[in-house]
Amino acid sequence: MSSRRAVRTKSFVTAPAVPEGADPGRDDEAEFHLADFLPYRLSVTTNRVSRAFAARYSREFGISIPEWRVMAVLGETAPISSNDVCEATAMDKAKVSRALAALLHRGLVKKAPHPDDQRLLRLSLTAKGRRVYAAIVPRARQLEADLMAGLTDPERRQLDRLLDKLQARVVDLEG
Amino acid sequence: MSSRRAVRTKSFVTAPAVPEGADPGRDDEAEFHLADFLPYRLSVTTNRVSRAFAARYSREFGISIPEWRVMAVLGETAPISSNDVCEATAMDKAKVSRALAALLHRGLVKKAPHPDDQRLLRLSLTAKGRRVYAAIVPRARQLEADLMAGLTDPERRQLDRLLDKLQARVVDLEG
DNA sequence: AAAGTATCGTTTCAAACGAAACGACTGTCA
DNA sequence: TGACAGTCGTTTCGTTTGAAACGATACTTT
Repeated sequence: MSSRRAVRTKSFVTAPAVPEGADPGRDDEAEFHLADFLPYRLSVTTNRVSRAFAARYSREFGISIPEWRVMAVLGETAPISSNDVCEATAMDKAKVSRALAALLHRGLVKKAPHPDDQRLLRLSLTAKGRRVYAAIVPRARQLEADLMAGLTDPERRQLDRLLDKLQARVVDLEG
Repeated sequence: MSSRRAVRTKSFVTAPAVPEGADPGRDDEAEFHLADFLPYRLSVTTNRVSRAFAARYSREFGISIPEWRVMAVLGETAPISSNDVCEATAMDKAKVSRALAALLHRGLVKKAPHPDDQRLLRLSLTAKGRRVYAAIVPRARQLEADLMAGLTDPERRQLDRLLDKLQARVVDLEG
């Protein structure tokens, strides 16, 4: 349950076993190990997942993750406003605006003014966008399945639950 | 187990219940819900955690997360090279170099040339750096505890295990 | 109806990022 | 020894990021 770092690639061993400032006599405080620190582990794992997925989306569909997220929500529900997209994708409005600009440019998404409120957009996928969406969804599911391949079904449900709980806590922490 | 999004703040309801292109007759493919997509959920939760922690570190210690990571490993083990810091923090060398520049500037870290290999640095915390480190570590532990407050002990161990498994899978996926 | 306030989506700006180029140094091999 | 390839850490370059400013539209209050 202590040091998680087992592998040591090559690299000169410049370090003694004990930190400089440590006092070997008194061991009152347990040492801190970044490798066991949950926020760190969460961040490293997640960033690797994101990079791996981004690389696939980019290579196979020429699309970024923000763009994919926008298409995903427009595939679920349309037409909706940019603000709705923000909520559904957990991205800020600048990011959404930029993703939309790219998708509009590529003809995957169309926008129209909202008849009752000229501030709002009515965003939806084009026919072409729906075709691309139909191609990406199964691929995304496949990648997710690959990622989860090492987990049993109960483990997946558990992971889901744990993320929910963390999510709930962090909302508090933010405030 | 379906739609995770329960709250709907205000926002005009511009959307019909069913996507534009859907064919209500044939329901052969299950709909895709971004909110249930694990990579998405992982990313959103983790980014929130990171932002919350970054805000605390910044406010309370005037330090960024990359800087905190560097200090954390130098507090564990010193002196080590910049490359070793890269490995231990999972950051690329440019990021480490910039974090080090800031820490050196603030006098929290010192660097010396390695006697046997002039390419390497011997990095370690200064006395001041050790004092700051000693102050941050308990705070970081506290924040971690706050984050995990909703989880039981077995749940924490489980989360740890699940992250390990994901980590192992994604290393494959990257290659 | 005029003035003041709030919301929507875009754009601007400075900071942070990763990839790649780079100079400095080391090890290898002829 | 001298060329060559490899490694280390910094810097440069173009991109991406979020915060804030912005113009446009809608709502509220008098």
